[in-house]
Amino acid sequence: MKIVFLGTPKIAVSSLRFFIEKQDIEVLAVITQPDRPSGRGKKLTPSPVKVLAQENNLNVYQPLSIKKDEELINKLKDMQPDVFITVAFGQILSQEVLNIPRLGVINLHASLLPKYRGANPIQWAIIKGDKVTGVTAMLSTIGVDEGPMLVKKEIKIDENMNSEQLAEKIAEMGPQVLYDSIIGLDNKSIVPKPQNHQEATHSKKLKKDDSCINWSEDAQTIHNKIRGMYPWPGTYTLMGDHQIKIIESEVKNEENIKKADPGEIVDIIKSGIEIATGYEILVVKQVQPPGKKVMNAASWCNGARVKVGDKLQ
RNA sequence: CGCGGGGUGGAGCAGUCUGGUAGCUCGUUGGGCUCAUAACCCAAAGGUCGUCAGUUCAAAUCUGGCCCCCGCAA
Repeated sequence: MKIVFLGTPKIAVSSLRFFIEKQDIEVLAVITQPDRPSGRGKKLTPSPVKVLAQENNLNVYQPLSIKKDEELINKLKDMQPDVFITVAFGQILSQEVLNIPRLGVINLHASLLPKYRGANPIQWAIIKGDKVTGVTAMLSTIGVDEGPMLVKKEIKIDENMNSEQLAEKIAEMGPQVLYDSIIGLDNKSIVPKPQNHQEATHSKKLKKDDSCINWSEDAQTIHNKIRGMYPWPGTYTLMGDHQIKIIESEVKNEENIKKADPGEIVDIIKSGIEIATGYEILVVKQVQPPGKKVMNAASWCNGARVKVGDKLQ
């Protein structure tokens, strides 16, 4: 089976590694986003997928837009691939590209389609407070995430799980789901099943603008936001002029008896600081002030002279 | 050369401008109080101030080099 792998971020790496190691799969080429300036000092940084591909001496292509890169499209046609695999590639394919491989393009999407089509499906599942999400392997069509489904697999979301942890689990189960769909599609044991478009939901790309905590929401909603947006774009609250990143939290199922205002610190204990919200108490366990490392919330209070009764905005 | 913060007992910080006794909030250990405690009271231990060199009678503090950590932005 000859494949071309299209992917960019870390979550795609485990799938590429799986295919490289799998004997009956041959990776003809890897396509990923161009290197981008990133990090301190705006150094040009290759994508995680590119790094792995180069370590294994694979052909790497980094088109600005794969739709418009005639030369690359012709090369791909010449390779006569059986199938394309896309995992968080980050570019939209054209019909011409979709037509290149014999079996079509299989995309791995980190949600139970048709739920959370679009960007950041893992994060949104947590932010919305879902107890279960999953991955779906589907045949790509022109409409984004609208194609017929091949294999779907569920995964439980634990109470305090954050997006990083969930993404890791999803990255682990991705390869097998993809492999099963390739084989199943090839030997026709799997019949592509159209999505129910009536039930489709669409998730927006998360932005930094969304990362400020609104303490008048209820504790559970805030907690879901904190763990869903970790590690990116993260959430923060204001203490005076300082943006304090919130790393980890926990809901305390206890009503706000003292009738403290939302954002007010009602208690400081070893495991964290208890903060009043619109409903119930949120325990913030780990924070990160600007320029500092992640630290226990209680430690932060010690050093920054934060006291019970202080208010976060 | 994108902008910026930081490295001080186990943790988080102050002290650095204006050199001269190692400070604060916790934690730890011992003792006390208590029916009891993660609460309270008393006491103790624990630091070559990131590193190398320079200036000085004297450097956490001033000067120069190096190492390491992090926030913003992308």
